[in-house]
Amino acid sequence: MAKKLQSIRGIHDGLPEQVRCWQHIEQAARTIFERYAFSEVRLPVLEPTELFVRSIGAATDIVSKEMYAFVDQGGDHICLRPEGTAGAVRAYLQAGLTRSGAQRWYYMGPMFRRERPQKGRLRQFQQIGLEWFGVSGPVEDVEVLALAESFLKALGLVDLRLELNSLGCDQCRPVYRTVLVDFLRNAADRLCETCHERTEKNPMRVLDCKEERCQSTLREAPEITGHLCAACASHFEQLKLGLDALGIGYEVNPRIVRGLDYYNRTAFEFVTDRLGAQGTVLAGGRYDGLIEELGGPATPAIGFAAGVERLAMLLETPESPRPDFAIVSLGEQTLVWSLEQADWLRSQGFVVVHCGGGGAKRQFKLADREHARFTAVIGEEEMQRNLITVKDMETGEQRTMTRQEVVTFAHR
RNA sequence: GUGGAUGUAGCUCAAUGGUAGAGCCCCGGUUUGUGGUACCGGUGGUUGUGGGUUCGAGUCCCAUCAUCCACCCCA
Repeated sequence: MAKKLQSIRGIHDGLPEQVRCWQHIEQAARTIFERYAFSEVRLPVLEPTELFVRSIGAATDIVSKEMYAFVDQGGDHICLRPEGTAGAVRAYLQAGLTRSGAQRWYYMGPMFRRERPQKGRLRQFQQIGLEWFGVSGPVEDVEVLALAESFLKALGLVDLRLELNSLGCDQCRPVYRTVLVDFLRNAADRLCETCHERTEKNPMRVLDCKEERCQSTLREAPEITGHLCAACASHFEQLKLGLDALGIGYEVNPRIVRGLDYYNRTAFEFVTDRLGAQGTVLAGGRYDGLIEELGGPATPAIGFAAGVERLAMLLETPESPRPDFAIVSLGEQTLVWSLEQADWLRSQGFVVVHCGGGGAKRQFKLADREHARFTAVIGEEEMQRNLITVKDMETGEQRTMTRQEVVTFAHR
């Protein structure tokens, strides 16, 4: 079948079954986040291209080749947001909230990256993001992790792994970087081609290499956690103490590197191995330099983003809602009255579908397919006597009763 | 951006280069107000699209698009 009109590659529709699952996830996020006193914000999908160049970093893949960026009719350079943090910071600054104390925000919505689609990766995908401005941690870092964990737990996801790292700060990261690059250059003959490139471009990424050969060499590589400055080391220690106290399990993984330039200190990922190559389901960290970078006062902050579609893949799709009543109307005379009864039952709080009249057999078939709990059979006899015949679709029993009886009968 | 696999009915899939089929779903029927089972019948396809080879292409070749998976990268 030739589909002449198709959605854009990697951009998929959310059909009812899918959306039910998303709503379940969003519902859990709202409940848990608000329990930590975070407030929802709704931010633009279109932003000035410049925003992401200055925040995420011009050299990152996201900015250099994955952004949907274009010039609009007025000559403005705009793009579809590839992530949420930069826009949130922009909004925070634009609203002049830098002197209003810490801000606790969360949001959910679509993000866009023009990548090659694969499992767990789409060009338009949804993130649930959370940002906490004006707090330096480590107490808040612990709380963010605790919040993230209870969110995932609320979804029934208990088999996720929390990987934790510290990326250091302006003081210690450059020092570590030179140590690492030295090591990598010395070991260059035992590393693969892409590792050579990454040594120059983004040395911490080398540690992530999937080549067996490289990994055995990299076992001796210096780790960031051994090169943190006193302040970062203490921050990291207190974070771990807090997690231990709350009974939150984690593994320190010195290899995790957040993809975007603005991260420092605490970095974390909740990972599953049930999702193929895209196992990261929720990830984030601290970005103490970003707000200043975008023109605000030096303000520490921490946040994370969760991939809704990835979470959805780990969950059972919830059952479709079952109507309480399917209205079966028999005989043309009863049609109007049956519509009134449908309306009335809805006003009593029931979910009601009308089977549209016509043959009895057809209507019962419809009622069956909708998985209605009851059918309300309305024929001339019922209409005359102001009664409704209610059939229990599971047991097959049916009884004629007054309209008030129907309500109490169905409500038990 | 690179590599591999796959595109036939709404869905899942058949069809030694020789007239495109099945199951499920959907619609209708098996005596006039009763579903889920059974039986009968029916709708439904320019074989993803465009070229090429051939007397003849769903089948072979090329291109293109899409999906899936992996790399890169990331939620």
